[in-house]
Amino acid sequence: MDNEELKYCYKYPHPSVTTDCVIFGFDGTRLNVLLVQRGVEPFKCCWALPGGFLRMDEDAATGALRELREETGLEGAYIRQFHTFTAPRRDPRERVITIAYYALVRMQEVRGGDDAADARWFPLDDVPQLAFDHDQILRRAEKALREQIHFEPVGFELLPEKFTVKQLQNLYEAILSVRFDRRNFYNKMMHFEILERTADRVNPSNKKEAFLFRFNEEKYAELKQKGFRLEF
Amino acid sequence: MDNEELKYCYKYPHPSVTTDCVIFGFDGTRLNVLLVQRGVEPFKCCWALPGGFLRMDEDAATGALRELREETGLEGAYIRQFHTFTAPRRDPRERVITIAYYALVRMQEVRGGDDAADARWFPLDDVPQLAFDHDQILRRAEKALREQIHFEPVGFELLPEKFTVKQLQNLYEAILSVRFDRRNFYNKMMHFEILERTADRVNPSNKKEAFLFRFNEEKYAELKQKGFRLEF
DNA sequence: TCAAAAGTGTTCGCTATACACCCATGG
DNA sequence: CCATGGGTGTATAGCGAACACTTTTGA
Repeated sequence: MDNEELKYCYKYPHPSVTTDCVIFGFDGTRLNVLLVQRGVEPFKCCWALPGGFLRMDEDAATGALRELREETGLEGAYIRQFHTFTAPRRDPRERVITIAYYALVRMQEVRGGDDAADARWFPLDDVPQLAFDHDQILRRAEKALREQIHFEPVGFELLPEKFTVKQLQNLYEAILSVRFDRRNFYNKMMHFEILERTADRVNPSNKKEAFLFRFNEEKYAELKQKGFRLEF
Repeated sequence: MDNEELKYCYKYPHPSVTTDCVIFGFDGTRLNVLLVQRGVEPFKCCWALPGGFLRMDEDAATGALRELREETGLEGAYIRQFHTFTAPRRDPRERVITIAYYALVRMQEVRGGDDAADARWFPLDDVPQLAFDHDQILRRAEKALREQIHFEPVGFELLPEKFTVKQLQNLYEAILSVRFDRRNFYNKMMHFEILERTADRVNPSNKKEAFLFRFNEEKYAELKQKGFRLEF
């Protein structure tokens, strides 16, 4: 390395700081995660979470959103910081601290997610070997999402604007790894009154047409005010 | 500053990384937090959360435990990472990233917590002005603790080994800012069977003697296995 | 006309809540 | 003997899990 280039000097050693992003998407049945293939050593050609170094003038959330935009073309997606990874030797080159976020995006709106050579969606139960400690980061992101969904209706970030109750149920089942009775789930959602029925219908399989619903944020905010919690 | 001392050089600027610790204690009625008075500028004499720079050979949890030990003398207390603070100008001197933990300790066991000149317990609703963005860190720690207590029986870390049901109720009420019916809380706890009654009794006020209980971890682990969750 | 999926309603058991009651203790 | 707080029991309402029934559509 060229010594001329090492112009940032400190009295004590400083770690590098990166933001990595676990980007979740939902295909109607399963949860997916967007991975990129590394082009350089170490772990060259290995799949990894998108991420990069934090710039000195941006906070971590801004950095995560920047990474997300670069990878998916999406602006202002829902992101949430869930853990910071600090094991001293997690990167073989140097000490790296990684502030990890997860992002909830609509797969349909992601550009280049499946045609770009270096980025691909993987179902959560079929993820390849990952670089560094990214498998741990991914598992922890799943756990954090599972816990968050007990307090906030984040699932809607993963669905298109209009969706069927069946799709919503599939999503909750995928995140929580449980099964609900179709009719009880339907009734419960109707009872909450946080879904707004649109005039549109859709025919997902070739059977009876299903109504499309929209998430009613105002109604939810109102209920939340009164101490309501979305439980599962 | 002496240039000779600046021997750690990098191609790109690196932030400093610290771990700060929100140390919670419970006095039987209210939640308290342990603060230290700063001896140096900036914010000299201001109260602040204990913390310090992360060493290059330790991970963040180890660093937080080290800070905790230095401040309270406690070994192996319960700690949990809850957020990393990254605003570019949160420290006026240089860019500092702070990985924040909260710790749950028994106030009785803390050495130097109230006689040391530079460290003191403050009730959560009577905290003085804090240095840097430590008020935000504190508020966020409270929120994280509130949410965690829905999933794990962390409250017991704050109580002495033996405690009355009344004390346990006070703790839950303090953390969640709610009121429970005394008798329902008692029945519910007895029904869970995660409290083990000891032979000892105590006379907190000068009225009837109350049984002392102990948290039964085995029983809890067993119930948790079966999908049980401690709800409030 | 049959299978599959959507939408609606009903029953039953559990649990959270509200609250009554007795006991022990100190003043 | 009375006020205060601890320990136990009970009734009721509401919610969740299980499940029956009807409707719509494509093959």
